[in-house]
Parts: sequence; C-alpha cells; structure tokens
Amino acid sequence: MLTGREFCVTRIEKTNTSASLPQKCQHCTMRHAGLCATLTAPEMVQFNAMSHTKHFSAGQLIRLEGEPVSFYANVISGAAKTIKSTHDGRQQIVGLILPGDFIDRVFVEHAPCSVEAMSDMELCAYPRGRFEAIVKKDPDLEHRLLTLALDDLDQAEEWMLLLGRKTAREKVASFLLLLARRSHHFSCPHLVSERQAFAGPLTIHIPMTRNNMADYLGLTTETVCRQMTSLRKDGVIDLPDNHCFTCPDIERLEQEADR
Amino acid sequence: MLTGREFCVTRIEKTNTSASLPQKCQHCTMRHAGLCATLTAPEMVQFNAMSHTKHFSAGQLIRLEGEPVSFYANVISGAAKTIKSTHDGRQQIVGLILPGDFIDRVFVEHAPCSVEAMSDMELCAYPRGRFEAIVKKDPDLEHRLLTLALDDLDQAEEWMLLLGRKTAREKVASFLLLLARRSHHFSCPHLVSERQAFAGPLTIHIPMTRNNMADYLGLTTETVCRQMTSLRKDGVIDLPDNHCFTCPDIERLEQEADR
DNA sequence: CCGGAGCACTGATCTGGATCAGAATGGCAG
DNA sequence: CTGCCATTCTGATCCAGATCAGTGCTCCGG
Repeated sequence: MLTGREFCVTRIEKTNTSASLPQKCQHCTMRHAGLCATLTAPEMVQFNAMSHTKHFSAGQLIRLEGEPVSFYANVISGAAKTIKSTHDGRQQIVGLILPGDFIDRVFVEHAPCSVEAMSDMELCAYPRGRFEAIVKKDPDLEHRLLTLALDDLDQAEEWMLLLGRKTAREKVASFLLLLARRSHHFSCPHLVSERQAFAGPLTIHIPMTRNNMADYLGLTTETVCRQMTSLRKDGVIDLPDNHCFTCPDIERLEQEADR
Repeated sequence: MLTGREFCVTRIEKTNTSASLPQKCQHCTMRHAGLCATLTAPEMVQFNAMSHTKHFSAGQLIRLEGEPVSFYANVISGAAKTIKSTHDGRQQIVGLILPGDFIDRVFVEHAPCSVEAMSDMELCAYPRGRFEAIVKKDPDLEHRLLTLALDDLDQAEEWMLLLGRKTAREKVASFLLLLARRSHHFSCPHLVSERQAFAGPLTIHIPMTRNNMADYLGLTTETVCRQMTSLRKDGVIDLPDNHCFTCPDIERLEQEADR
C-alpha cells in the first residue's frame, strides 16, 4: 500500500506530464485537483521537500476558528467540513473539503472557520512559514492561488442559490450530483471525456453521515433520509448501502437538481 | 455638487494620507472601501489616468452572466446585486454591491453572475485590458486583490449560515445590521471608534425594494414586510419611511441577528 | 383631475419541512 | 453470544413561512 506522501508525489508528476491542464472543467464548473495540478516541475520539487504526511481520524478537529494557522495542506484521502455556527448551536457546513482540495486560505493569519474531519483523512501538509515564503517569491503561483480562491467563491455562490431557493429534494439531488462530479474528477481528470465517464452507473461513495449532509444542505437529518428514500423509490438512484449510491441516469439526476 | 470622478479621487487621496490602514475592521469583519483604500500613491495615479465615470439607472443590467467582461469598476454611489437563478426562474441574490465595493472578479474572462443596478449608480470604471496589465506587473497589488477575494469568500460563508440556519426574523435583523455597518464604514472608516459612531441612532438608507431584500435573504416579499413591522412594533428599529430605518440600540439588533 | 402601474403592507389559508417519538440496523466491546 | 451506542429510517403532528387575495399609497403621464 502506498503512503500518503508517495501518492501525492505520484499525482503531481502525472498531472505535470500532460502539459497545461485547464483549471476548470467546462462541463461541471469544478476545479480539478486544486493547487497540485497547476504546479511546475521546480515548484513541485520545492513543495515536496517541505511536505510531510498528516493523519486525522473521523471527528477530529483540524483547525479551530480564530486559532493561528500553522500549516497548509492538500487532501489526499478522506473528507472534512468547514463549519459556521450561530451562538445557540445551530450549525451550517460552509465548505466541503474532498481529495485534491487545498486547506486552507493562504495569507490569513487566523482560521476563518473551524475545520473538522468527517472521515479518516490523509493530508500532505506544508509548514505555513515556508509555504508563504515560496509563494511570496513567485507572483505567478500567487496568481494561481487567486484563481483558486475565485473558484471557491463561485462554488459558495452556487450553494447560496441552493440554500436560499431550492426544495429539499432539489438540495439532496444537487448534493449527490456534486459528489458524482467530484469523485469522477479526482479519479481521472481530463483523461476521458465527461460523458463517457458518466455513461456507466459508477458507484459513488458518500464520505459522511446523514447528519453532516443535513448541515451542508440546511435541512434536518430526517428530511435528508426521506428525500433519499424518495429518490430511490422513484428510480433516480440506487442505494446499495448507507454510504454509497449509484445513478443509472445522470441526466435525470441533473434534472432533479434543477441547475 | 461633485461629479463621481472627483469624489472617487478625493476618497483615494484621503485614505492614503492616513498611513497603512488595516483592510478589515476588527469589530465587524467587513472590508473598508475595497481596493481604493489599499492603493499606493503611484498606483493611484495610474488608475486615475485610465478611469472614467459610468452611470447606470435602477434596473439596468451591468453584466450578463457568461458575457465577456469589458471593464472593472469601483462603486461610488448606489447599489447593485449579483444574481443566480434556477432554470425555472427562482432567483437568489448572491452578492450585494455597495459604495466602495469593486466590480468584479479579476482575471475571470466571462462574468460568473449577472449584475444589476438596484438604484441609480455611479461607477469609477477601468478598462479591463489596461487594468489587468497594471496588475500583472505589480505582484503586491495582486496580493491585495487576492486578499479582497478572500474577504468576499468570508462574507459568502457568513451568508450561507444565514440562508441555511437562521429564522426569518434573524435574517431581516442580520440584513439591517449589515447595512448599518456598511453605511457607517464608508462615511468614516477608522476615523472614529466603532462604538462612538454607533452610539447615536443614525438614519440608514435601504437602497432597494422589499422584493430585493427577500431575494437576498431567501424569503418572500410578504415575510420581509411582516418581519420589518414586527421589529418596528417591538421597538428594535424605527421606520420613518419605506427606504430608511434608525436603530435606537445596535446591541439589541445584534442580539436579534444572533451572530 | 383621473387612471394605471408599482410597491408596501395585511389577513386568511395552506403546506413543506421541522419536530417529536420510536423502531430497525449495524458495529463494537466484553 | 449479549448489551450498548450511534446511526438510519419511518410515522404522526406541528408550525414558520409560502401562497393567495385584496387594500392603500405614491408616483407619473395624459
């Protein structure tokens, strides 16, 4: 079995062989493999030199809101959430962090949100000081970081539409679609055509509990459950087990998600 | 009366005399006066050289989603909204653009959202090509733009908590609080203490219709109206007329907004 | 002056999703 | 194996906010 470090390096090398990869997919508006995909060979060497693998187990806190940030990291495996909460305890997940994503905002002294692992995670971590030193000397790299931040903003705005205006069923469908697109990406970004990869009903892992889904969608656990069974009964998805689903017809799911 | 151009220049000069202003207020997490506040004297000269005033009237479209971007701009007066909508017409305002804000994301070829004026507006516009050329040659300026994008992301995440987890009353209160903080900023950023400035019940302008408020808060017009009258009856705010309010006790309003 | 359009507001009713309650399942420790 | 706990799921009920319907106000053009 590979260690996280090896895996990370492998990915960087692979993505760099296939010349200038676009940062965004024209079909799904998702970014591909985050920062790593944009690194040049010399940058890659620098980052690898200072990287080390970190592990977190499900439920563990990676960052606490307001605490000083000590490292940045690429997610190798697992999933995390960034949380905001009202003072009386209602909470809203404001960001999903999946394999290929970067934690967290560059040049922000203190963490703007808490980050918590939703499953066991493997990170490729970079010490904050050394990471920022490299970025400061490389305007082009900073430009790419700016672009990534703008992509995050895009996604946040898309999610505001979901939270403010979509029904429970549309919310759940949109979420499953997001997972489908993200899982697909990370496994084979740009190597096969979108449609081809979506053709077969591939199995998609849901790396979190129904409760976390609810907190991400602005719903309750019960409502998420009901919508999941409703989508299953209507043949939109299959649910072989609690943490997996397959989708026989992605276009149908897109329709359910509305946008 | 001043023209927009004169006003914009005046502000730039004023903010630059008072040495390195912080970009964020420690009390309210809002950014102050956007890009302008961070410009150095030589940058200011460059920007002024290529700026020209643009006017838009209420309801006019400033950007159409997906269309190529031809200019960036600082807002001098008035208010605009950025919109996302489902394919069946439900719409959600994902961003408020108020005086001091910057339109729009740098280095994004095509507009990610439509932008529409909600009142008559005066902009200080910069042609896209020339603006980007300046930024590309100035890594430090790009760094500041990155920081602004991250601030926008912060605000978007705060709004996700509101959309997903707050009640109608809390939503309306949060919105009024946002307006109060923003109006106050633009008039006197960092020149007086927050508390002092908030002490008197200053009158705050609401630069949009109830319908736009609803689209920003993920509610209906009717619910916004009801919550406004409810807050008035409970003495949280006064409503001298439809597009103004005063707040006798900001802390009370903060409590109603929950966070 | 009137008439019409747009906006703010209010009352009555309806309903999607929250809340409450409990059953079924599965994983794990002993 | 048994017992415990966390999680998923389902049913019954409730209620915040949507929907529907109508009033009053202001602005504006003729």
